[in-house]
Amino acid sequence: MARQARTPEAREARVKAIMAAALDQFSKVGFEAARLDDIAQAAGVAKGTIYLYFESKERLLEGLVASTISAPLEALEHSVAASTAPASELLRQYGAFMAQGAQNADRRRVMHLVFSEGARFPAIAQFHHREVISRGAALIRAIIAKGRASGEFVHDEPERFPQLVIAPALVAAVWLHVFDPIEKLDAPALISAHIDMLLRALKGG
Amino acid sequence: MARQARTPEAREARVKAIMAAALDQFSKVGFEAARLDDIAQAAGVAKGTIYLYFESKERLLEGLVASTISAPLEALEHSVAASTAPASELLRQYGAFMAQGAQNADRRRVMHLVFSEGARFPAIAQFHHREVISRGAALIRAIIAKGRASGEFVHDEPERFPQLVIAPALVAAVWLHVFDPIEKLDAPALISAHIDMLLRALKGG
DNA sequence: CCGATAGATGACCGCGAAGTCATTTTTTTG
DNA sequence: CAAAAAAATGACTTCGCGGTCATCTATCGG
Repeated sequence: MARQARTPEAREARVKAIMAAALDQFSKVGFEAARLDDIAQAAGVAKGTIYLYFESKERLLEGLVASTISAPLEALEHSVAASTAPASELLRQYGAFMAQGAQNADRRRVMHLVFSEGARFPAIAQFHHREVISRGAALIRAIIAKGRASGEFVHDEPERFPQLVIAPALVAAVWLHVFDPIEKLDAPALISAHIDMLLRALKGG
Repeated sequence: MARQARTPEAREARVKAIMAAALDQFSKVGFEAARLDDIAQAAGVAKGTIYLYFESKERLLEGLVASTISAPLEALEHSVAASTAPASELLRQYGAFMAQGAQNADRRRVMHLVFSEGARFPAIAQFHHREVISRGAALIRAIIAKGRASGEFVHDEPERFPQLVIAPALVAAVWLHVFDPIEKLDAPALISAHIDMLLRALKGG
């Protein structure tokens, strides 16, 4: 078998290949049922090689979730902090962000993994909560607060429950994994309709 | 060990005990990681006994999900069909139904099981879709259509996407399983706030 | 060009769990 | 009450997978 040069880039590429193959398998059959042999084969390495980079199957799962750094979320945070646009526009941007997430199979798969296995692996639940959920919630609260300060919004439910804003994105992630063969779902249209209702509800008397 | 009399009731009680223990384990550690020995012990039977009632671990999962007949949903269907109350009142009833579901650990656990394992076990995804999701969706569509016919509601997003109504209930089920140790969630308050927003959004100009 | 070192490999080991079945216990029946 | 039938048991078998490590290969320093 042809071997790679041992540059740092090759090392990184190998780690990425392993994590990509692992996400594939974990997502397809679940963490427990996934076999390291299959992951190794899909990544184009021997099983032993995985253990040069990850000390156990569980750490592979954790590393995989932790490597999903939410660059798009960070971009949105900066955009919102810098923007002078009305809050309703910022909320639409947030909707677009969620719609993009719903279209991205890898992001959906990581979300679904966290929801499926998070109770058993506190490390991934905590990481996801800290890096994704709490940041998303803070962003939502900031947008709603801004809209209320400017008089654009007259209600505040999502400030108390930011989950009300992201709920349809979670539904989309679950639905596309579990029920899509039975009934298709147009996730961006779902999220768009949700944002429309949200804006009316926040403005409405 | 004391043995049970072999009446039909005892047989049924035994099946129920097995399924209850199985739900407990499946929900706690996941289907793959759950051990039949533990389920048997928790149910107070020997492992072999499980195979007198279920032909495999997988069939036990399927039987368990299928046995969760949604009596409350049926009651709500009848209530809505018979009621002359305004649509907004029916939607509040639907919210109360979801809040009850969110408070019931067994219903939450079955939902979470379906969302976690449904992709791997089409039988449970199909059953849940047919018996719970499609019926819930039909109910939502009927309520919205009634409200629009009477002029109470002037918007129709949930008729196209009934998921917009149930999304927070799904969020609550997932949250209570995965993130509750990290951040508590008052599920009934979440759902109540959601229904408030929903009604404003449906009525609002 | 040749050790030496770090990286990669995959055959192998041990364990643990799904599923089986000979045996034991309980119930039924004549 | 005895014998036959049915139900329940749990020790045992089988097998698949996580994890290990002796061996092999590629790179590099001198």
